[in-house]
Amino acid sequence: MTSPDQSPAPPVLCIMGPTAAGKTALAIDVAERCGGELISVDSALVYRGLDIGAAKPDYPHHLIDIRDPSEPYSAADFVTDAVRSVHDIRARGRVPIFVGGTMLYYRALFFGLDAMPASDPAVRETIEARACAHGWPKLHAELAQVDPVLAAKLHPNHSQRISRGLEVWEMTGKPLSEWQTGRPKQAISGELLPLAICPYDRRVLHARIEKRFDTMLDAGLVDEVRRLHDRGDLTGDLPAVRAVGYRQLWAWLDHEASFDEARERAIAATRQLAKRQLTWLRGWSSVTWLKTDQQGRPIMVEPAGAGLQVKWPEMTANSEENTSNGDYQAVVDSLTTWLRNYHLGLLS
RNA sequence: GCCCAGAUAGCUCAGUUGGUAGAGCAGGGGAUUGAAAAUCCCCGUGUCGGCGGUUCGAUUCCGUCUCUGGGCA
Repeated sequence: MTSPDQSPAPPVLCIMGPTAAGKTALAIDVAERCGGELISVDSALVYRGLDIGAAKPDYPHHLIDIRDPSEPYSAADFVTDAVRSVHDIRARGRVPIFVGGTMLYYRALFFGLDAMPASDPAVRETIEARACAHGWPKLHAELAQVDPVLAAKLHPNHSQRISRGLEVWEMTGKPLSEWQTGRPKQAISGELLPLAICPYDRRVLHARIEKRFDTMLDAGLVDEVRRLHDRGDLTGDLPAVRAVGYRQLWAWLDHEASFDEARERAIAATRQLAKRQLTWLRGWSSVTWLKTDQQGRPIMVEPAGAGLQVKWPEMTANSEENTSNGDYQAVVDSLTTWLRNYHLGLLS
């Protein structure tokens, strides 16, 4: 919460929300009005070549296109990059704004990560091979021998986290649970202001998701996936290829599903992603929610009076039919004012 | 018009030798410390197409009707 130097660092707006909720448009509008620079919080946008399917924005963002799809990226990499980006943006006298939907990255930002060794592909491979031979419950039992605290928290089928637990033990001889202090430091100086944008009705989100995927197909998503597929060096177990939409179309290119099946599965996977994002968000009590209507216009803020000084329109049939986007502008204006007030308050 | 096969959960289907039914997917909820758009856990009552009949009891057997495939005309 305090910066390394003497003057307190200004707060940073974090625009969160499930996929297809309208985060990017809002972020761009706010950035344009307050001299902001956007920092992407998105595990898929880091990859070059994942454009249409990842809804890569045209507007400049930091931490986009910084990895080849063959290269892994991690939450820890993100924290390092984010800290540097915030520092650079502030040095330019500009306002950093986080925007994106990778909630683990936000978690790492808000609550910090404990010092711990990075993953090792070779170690991971040997663990994977053992799991193939004996099954994950066997490895879970092994983990219980060396790290009972972690094992107790994991289901015997939880492949990925059992793997990580064994990996840390094998690399360091110290249980992962002992690396966790329970009190890591927030990496960013200055208060982080979490704002989540989301349609008030889940069905509206689902409709947006389906429509957006078809728009992606029209925009040439198949060619984009085929380009990655045809490289020949990318495999289905890479994070980039497991991304929603890419994974399902990849299966179609491998003749493991029909095109219609791939499309249905991609849309369903996107809905499921949105659901998981919302589960993260619900768990964070300090989040200010910006609920939107079918047209993506703001209709309410929760909790009321959360710092956004906006005259919210009444939730009536009448206001829903109002086609002007004045309400939206009011939100952008007040978010800008919100940020500015925080800055002035802290600077004075 | 005739013959055959179907009709069961939002979808695809299994099943009940007659005692009112369960999988996968979808959907919902949750977990989440270097793969996170990942990975994992929990959640299954629905006039068993309609109407009659047989039966103590029918989603199951019989009849009939409707609808959907397919075949023959």
